[in-house]
Amino acid sequence: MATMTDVAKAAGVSRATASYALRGDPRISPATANKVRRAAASLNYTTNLSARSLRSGRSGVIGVAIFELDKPYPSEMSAAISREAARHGLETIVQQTSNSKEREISILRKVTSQLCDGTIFSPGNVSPEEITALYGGKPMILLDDISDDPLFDCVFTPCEAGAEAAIRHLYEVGCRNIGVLGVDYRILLDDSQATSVSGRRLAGALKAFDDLNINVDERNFVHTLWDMEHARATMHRLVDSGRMFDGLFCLTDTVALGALRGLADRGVRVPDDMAVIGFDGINEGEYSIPSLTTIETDLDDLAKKAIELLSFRLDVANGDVPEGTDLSTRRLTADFRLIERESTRR
Amino acid sequence: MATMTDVAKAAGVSRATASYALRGDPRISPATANKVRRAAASLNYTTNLSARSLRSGRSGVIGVAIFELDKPYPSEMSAAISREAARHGLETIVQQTSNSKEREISILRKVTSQLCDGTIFSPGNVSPEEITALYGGKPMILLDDISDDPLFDCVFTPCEAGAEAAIRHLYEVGCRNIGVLGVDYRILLDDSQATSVSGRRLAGALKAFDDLNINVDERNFVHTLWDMEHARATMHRLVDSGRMFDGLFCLTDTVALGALRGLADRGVRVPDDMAVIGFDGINEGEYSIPSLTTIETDLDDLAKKAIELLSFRLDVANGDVPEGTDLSTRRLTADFRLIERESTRR
DNA sequence: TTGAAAGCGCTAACAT
DNA sequence: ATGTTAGCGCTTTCAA
Repeated sequence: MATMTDVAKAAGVSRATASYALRGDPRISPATANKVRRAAASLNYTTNLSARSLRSGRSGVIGVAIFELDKPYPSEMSAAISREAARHGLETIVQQTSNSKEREISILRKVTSQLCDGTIFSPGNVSPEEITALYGGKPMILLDDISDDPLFDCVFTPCEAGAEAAIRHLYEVGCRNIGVLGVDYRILLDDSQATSVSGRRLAGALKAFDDLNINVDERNFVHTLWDMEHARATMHRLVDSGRMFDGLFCLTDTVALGALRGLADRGVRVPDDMAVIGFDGINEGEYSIPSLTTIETDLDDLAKKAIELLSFRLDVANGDVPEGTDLSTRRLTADFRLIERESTRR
Repeated sequence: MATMTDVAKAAGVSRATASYALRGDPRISPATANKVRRAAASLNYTTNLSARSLRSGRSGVIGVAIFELDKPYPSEMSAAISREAARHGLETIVQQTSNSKEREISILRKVTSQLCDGTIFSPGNVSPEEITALYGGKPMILLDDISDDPLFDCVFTPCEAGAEAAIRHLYEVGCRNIGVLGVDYRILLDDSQATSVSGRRLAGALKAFDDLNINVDERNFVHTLWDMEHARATMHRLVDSGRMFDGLFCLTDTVALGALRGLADRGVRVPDDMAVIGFDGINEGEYSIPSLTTIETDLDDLAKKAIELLSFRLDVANGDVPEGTDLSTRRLTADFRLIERESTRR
């Protein structure tokens, strides 16, 4: 592998000049710059990222750390962030935390805070306070931070407004006995859960019930883990117990797809017997039978906002920001839209 | 951030001793090693990966580069590799090539060959010869390399055997007029495509047709892009054109799920009118309506084989391998199994 | 068993 | 406009 020294030698200039030239520093004359670029190209030169990063503290790489790579929503989100970062000239590396605190810590300490100029992190088991001890002072953007003390910039999914829209939609298509699947009603009693994704989606749903004068009690809220298998089994139990709703708001699309399958297993027709709406907008929902009405989180918007926040912090870290710029943490919320499909069409 | 120097100072030893101690070198006395470890812990010390990597050429991080992060199959595969790597004490970073040659090159040059000790790469548009020029001499394992000249170790998906099993299964459930969806029959004419994933799945299907004495011609092979949208539209056109099969082998599960939806749109009942089988074994296939019979690639086995090959090359690079070990490139094939579900149950 | 010292490849302050 | 030089944090000979 050719080094900067090789390039400098081939171009007949000093290492410093070669370095400046390759990074487009205006101090280098166009003629020299060209000479250097040609030399670099002919030697198939690439800057050694470790060396650059060690010396300058910058690598041009950002990290994304999410729960699971093999679930539709987080993987679509990572892909969107990765695309948006590329538009800003940033390489993205993705890691899965596997929902384990140990893995989160390991990723934060070993990779993210070391190789990456900044990180977009979906915290699961690690508190912002703990992150502070691990992140090495590098820019960090949180996804759906649940702490109320904003230590880091954060992008939120549109939980409240989205959940509210979901319930309203079910109401508009005629549902009056609406169930909510995927949340334990008791989290309302736990303050620390109130700002979690479940908590905020539940809050949005409750607000809609209230506005629409629909009476609900804990029996309208059915707990299940957020995967297809549990959602399916939960619907089996629900139907077998004789409890029925005419509309069902599932806290995620994955839950909704599992529920659809569980209802089909028991001969409950969707949307005729029960209208079903999900949340997230994963690709699969468009092709399920019936296709899934959902609250789609605008992942391109979410990615844009996350990268915008991160870019700003990167600029701050590089000193590329005018004196007196407001540096206080910011919290943005991604857009959403209701996508009406067959599962609520009636 | 605490450095090695800080740790050494706090422990009252030299930097070298501290370095040895932290990496468990037996030359350091247990007492000293303990002292150093305590100092490191209290300072919340982490080795600087850039520095380690620059000096020793090793980082403990491996790279995975795949087509798309937001498609079920590649993302499940990345997750499996990531899990398996963790079992070997390796951190994994994942990047998406977005099926673009430019991105593949950029990833290989900028990140993978720099930060990573080795790479597991699913090549799309870049030839093994081109990889050679880019990969910086670091260990590289290919996934489904299509070149016949094995420059790199490779793990294959079980295309031929899997496709053969798929056709046989359709035959066993009574299908005699079997279509294959997702492959252009003309690729048989193009030698360079013969060893591609499509080419090998097609070859397996043809072998089964031959063994079973089923006559097929080009009309049995229907081309479509490998996504749900195109598969669905293709099925619409097929049904509308009056062409029908009693069994359909879809080259991927994504294609199969799109086909299922397209058939439902046209009132074709699965499995009664047409039995459908996919290939890959993505999670969604278990919950679709009807659930999808498929040839499941054993991703844990694939991951195990890929990491095994990579670990071996890593050991070779570190000189941890006895004199005279066979260093020739190896090519392994992942296991598969037939999962019978509703889409062929009749 | 431990320490001193060199240097991986690069960037940036300083000098020319 | 270009060159000289120091040093980022670590590992690894070599010497003690």
